[in-house]
This record gives sequence, structure tokens and C-alpha cells, in this order.
Amino acid sequence: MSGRTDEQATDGTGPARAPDERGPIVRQTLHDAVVSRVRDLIVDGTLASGTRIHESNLGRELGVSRTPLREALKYLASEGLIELSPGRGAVVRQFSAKDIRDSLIVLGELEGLAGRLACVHASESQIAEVAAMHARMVAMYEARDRLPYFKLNQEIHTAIVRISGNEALVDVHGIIQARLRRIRYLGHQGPENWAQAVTEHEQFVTLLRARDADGLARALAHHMDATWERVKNEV
Amino acid sequence: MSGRTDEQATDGTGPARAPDERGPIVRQTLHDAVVSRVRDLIVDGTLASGTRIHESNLGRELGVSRTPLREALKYLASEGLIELSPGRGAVVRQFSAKDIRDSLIVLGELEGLAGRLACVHASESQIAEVAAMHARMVAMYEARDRLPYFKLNQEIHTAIVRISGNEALVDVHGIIQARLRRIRYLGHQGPENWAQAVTEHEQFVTLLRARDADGLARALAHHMDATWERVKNEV
DNA sequence: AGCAAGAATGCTGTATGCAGAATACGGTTG
DNA sequence: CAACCGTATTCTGCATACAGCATTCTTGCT
Repeated sequence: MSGRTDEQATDGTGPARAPDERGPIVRQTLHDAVVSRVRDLIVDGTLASGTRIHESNLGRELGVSRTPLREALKYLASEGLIELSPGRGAVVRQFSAKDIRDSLIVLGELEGLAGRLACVHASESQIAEVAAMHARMVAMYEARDRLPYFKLNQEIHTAIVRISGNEALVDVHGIIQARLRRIRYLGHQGPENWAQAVTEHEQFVTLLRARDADGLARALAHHMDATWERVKNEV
Repeated sequence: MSGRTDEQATDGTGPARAPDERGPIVRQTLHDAVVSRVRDLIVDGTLASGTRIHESNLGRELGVSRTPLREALKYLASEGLIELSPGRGAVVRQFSAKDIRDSLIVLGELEGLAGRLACVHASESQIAEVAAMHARMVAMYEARDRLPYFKLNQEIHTAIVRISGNEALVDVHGIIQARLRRIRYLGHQGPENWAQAVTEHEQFVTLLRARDADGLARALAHHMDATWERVKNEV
């Protein structure tokens, strides 16, 4: 499957691509690059919610003409990150508290399904990989290194979904996750319940190792509820 | 929420828009119209899976220049209905049997969630509306009028999701449903288990009326399994 | 005859130009 | 002083133009 061939947006710190990107010479087209770039600008807050996007301005800023930029905006509009009003241009989507709550509910359901499937389909090496990612995440937590922690956190969720082997699930999960990335990014700014989130992640690894499908599904769904509790006061 | 503001694609018989389009003067932009039009062309098979889309040709055929057409293609690529290879243009996405299976699994999960939420949030009038749609659908079934039956069938599913009140759910459901529309359209061509599908829909109304959340969730999830059984030999 | 290299053609990717709508501003009037 | 209307400017929407790459056909060589 894979409707979205571009990488999932990065955290906005480094370049868009993973370092081990090799593959059969994928010529990144300009509008694809712009999609990633603008997505990052939205996630890191440079383009704040509700901001109107002036095509000429942003285009000049990115060193790109209006054409590929407009194409990128259409793509992002389909993802739901921006809204287009005919004749009035593009606006960075505003997510209400209810939008976020709704998204987390759906995400919980999707990851729950992913967890059940992953427990069935995961190879031992895949489980080990997730465990390794988790270990690195814990290290970042102990070093209080927020950005890498945040990235690894997201990657673990994505990995579990990928292990499910269901491409449609990967796709829609990616869409919702992209919409929430900005919010979760903010949610991890505060110090409060950071430890709790790490503990919950700890369980994922344990349950995946035990291939406890229902347990993992419950844990992932619960994680979304807990995430809501952590972020709901900030939106 | 609502990332996708355009209408869900039509059945491919008539023009994309309803004739009574009035509303608060929404100036339909050209690329939006093209999105709907091309989506319909894919669903009704005019643009078969694997077909390469020549921008100039299709543009001339639709009476549109390449610019809005290309913008529409980017949008549809994000939806996952077509694939873009840099330098090589757009191709109508081919869905493998596994893709369809995966999509139905996700759709079952999403509609299951929608059913649970709908049983809680539905107003009596909304339930009556679904029941009325179902009655019309049964009438079309008895008249063996396939196209309206097919449309109403889809609308009922969409209605239940909408009643859930979860906009994120509406969005992702819409994406998966759009991808499957072509397949389901084919699935209802054969006469075999048409009656069975109608019976399953009958249950939806009964369970929704009874506000049996878990029952409706199970019925909707099961409906997707059954749908797979009905279509799996045709893909 | 088969293969390879080069040329030619067609298509995509991007930039620019132009027309029409939306917004902002200033002047006028109640 | 406020509200409204007309004008000017800016921005979007679409079309067209141009450059570069991909593909195919042709031609020369083995």
C-alpha cells in the first residue's frame, strides 16, 4: 500500500531524511521536499495554528516558485494539516481540544489493533529492535534530552504499527500521528508526568515480548487516554 | 475537523455535482472539481488500475490546463488513490488482495469504534434517519436497482460514522472508504450474497435502535469480514 | 541479424504571466 | 464620530512557456 511515500515528518532539528536513506536513487522532487519542509514548519511552531499562508512570501522564503508550493499545499490539505478556502488561500489548521481528543481516541483504537496484530506477526528480531529503541529512549529520558526522546517515542509507536504488517493501518496511523505531532511535541515540554509515560512504554516492550495481544492492545489504548490527561490542560 | 472538504465521490453515473447545488456560495475551485471528477473516473473504471495518467491528455479531455490537474493529482496521491513517481508521472494505484484485506480490517475496526460511539451519542432523529436510509436501500434491493442500492449502502456506513461525532474518525474512515469504493462497487456486481449483506444491514438498525454498543460494534466488524468473503474471489 | 550508442521526441517539473476576486484603505456622508 | 461605499492594491487561480529528464526510434557497428 503506502499512499504516502514521503517520510514521516521529522522533529524539525535536522535534515528531513534518515541517515541510512540509500535505495534506488529516489529523485526527490521539489514539491515533495516542500511538503516535508512545511510540515516541519508547522510541527515546530514556525507556522503557528491559524496562520495564513501567503504563497508568494513563503515561496520566496523557501526559494521556490509558487507552483510546487501550491502543489505541496494541496497535499498537506488532504492530510488535514492545513485548510484551503477558495479564493482565500491556505491557513494552518487549528485543532480544537475536541479535535485532539477525537484524534487520540482513534489513534488508541488503531494502535490497539496494531498491537494485537504485532503480537501475532512480529519476528523476534523486530521485537528486539523495538526493545532497543526503547532502551535508547530511556537513556534519553535519563539524560533529560527531550528532542531525541520525543523522536524515539514516536518511532516506537510507528514501529509497532509497521510490525503489524497492515499497510492500510500504517497509512492512516501516519495521517493521525502527523496531525498530532505538534501537540505531542508540546505535551512533552512540561516535566510533570514524563516518568509515567516512560513506564507505560516499558509495558509495551514487556507485553510485546510476551506476545500478549490483548494486553498490548489495552496498554496502547490506555496510553492514549493517559496522553490526553497529560496534554488536555495545554490546549 | 474535516481535512477533506470535498464531497465524497459520486457513483460515477452522472456529473460530479448534485443538480441542486445551492448553499452558501461555495465557489468550487477548478482543482477541487478535478479531484472529484478523477476520483469518479477511477471508481467507475474509466481509469483502470495501473493506468498511467498523461497530464496533457487527461487535461485536454477534461478541458483543463495542466496546473489545476497536477494539483488535483497531488491531492489524490495523498489520499492514496494514485501513485506519483518523480519524473515519471502518475499511475492509478493497484490494490493487491492483501491491500484490500488490510483495508477492510482497518475499516472494521474504525466502524466498530464508530458504532460504539454512535450508540452513545446518537439522537433519536439521527437513528430514524439511518432507519429511513435503510428502508430506501431495501426498496432498491427488492427492485434489484444496483447503483442506488450501492450508494445508499455506502451512505449508511458513512452516516453511522458521522453520528459517532468523532471528526477524526470521519476523516480516516473517508480515506479508507474512498480507496475501497472501486472494489466494493465491483463486489456488488455479482448476485450471490446480496441478500446476506442486506440482512447484516438490517441488524445495524436494530442494534442502533437498541443502543447496543458492543453488539453494533461486533456486527459492523463482522460485516467487514463478510464483505471480504464476498469480494475476495474477485480481486 | 543483433546490439549498442546517439539522436529525437514527448513528457514531467518548475517558473512566470495574466485575469479576477478579496481585502484594505481612504474618502464621503449621515 | 461612526458607518458605508468606492477605489486601489494584493493575492489567489489558472494558463502558458521553458528546461531537463525519460523513453523510444534510428542508425551504425560487430
